[in-house]
Amino acid sequence: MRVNTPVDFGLMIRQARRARGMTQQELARAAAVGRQWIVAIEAGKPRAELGKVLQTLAALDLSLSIHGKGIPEVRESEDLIEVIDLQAVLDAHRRTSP
Amino acid sequence: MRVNTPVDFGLMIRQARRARGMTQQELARAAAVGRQWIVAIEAGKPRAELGKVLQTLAALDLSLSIHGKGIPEVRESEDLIEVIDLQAVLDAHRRTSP
DNA sequence: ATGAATTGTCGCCGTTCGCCTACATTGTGA
DNA sequence: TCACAATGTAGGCGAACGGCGACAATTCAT
Repeated sequence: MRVNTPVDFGLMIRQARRARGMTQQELARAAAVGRQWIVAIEAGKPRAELGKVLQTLAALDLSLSIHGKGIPEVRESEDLIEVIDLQAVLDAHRRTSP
Repeated sequence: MRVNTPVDFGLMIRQARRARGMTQQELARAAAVGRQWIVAIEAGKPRAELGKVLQTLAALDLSLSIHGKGIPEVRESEDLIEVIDLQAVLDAHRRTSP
């Protein structure tokens, strides 16, 4: 769903929190913010700091996407899982600390 | 593209601004913020205020979407245009101020 | 209806914001 | 190379932030 205003963020956060059966207190702990801050953001506080908003979305397992001219659909490295050659790593380890 | 951190916001804003051939000063004016604020947000300032971030995205014609359990794909009222009965409005106007 | 849990509000306090002016640095075109 | 625009940085200022504790108000189950 599109979010254009701080109020939208508040509505989405509250909705997701309730969908997970969480209390404001629990969400606050999970997001490492004060409980009153949750109250404020759910009410649509426009001057809330960006970092805490993102922490809160992460605590709710929500993800944000940005769209528009000049923005690629996916990041080059997005959702990529590093491939590790375990055998080589183990070999190297045995060589350096036998 | 997914945005998880303030740094991501900075990168996206800078990229979109350049794609539009705008200067920081121009973007600052369009978003109604100070030029140094643009410098800061493009550098990934984590405590930037949410409202100004959204203003800036709007000034760049960028849109944000939120996804996750408990969040509907689209808002019920999203992108709906109010239908107005012009004839009725004009009739009422003529009746009250002939 | 009543008691507990949840949510909302208030004030205090140290910290940080964002704007401004001015200056340093980097980049760009002639 | 040189001048000028664009970008980054520093300090000062008033204002707002966010955490905390304490207290209302509301919601909810029994």
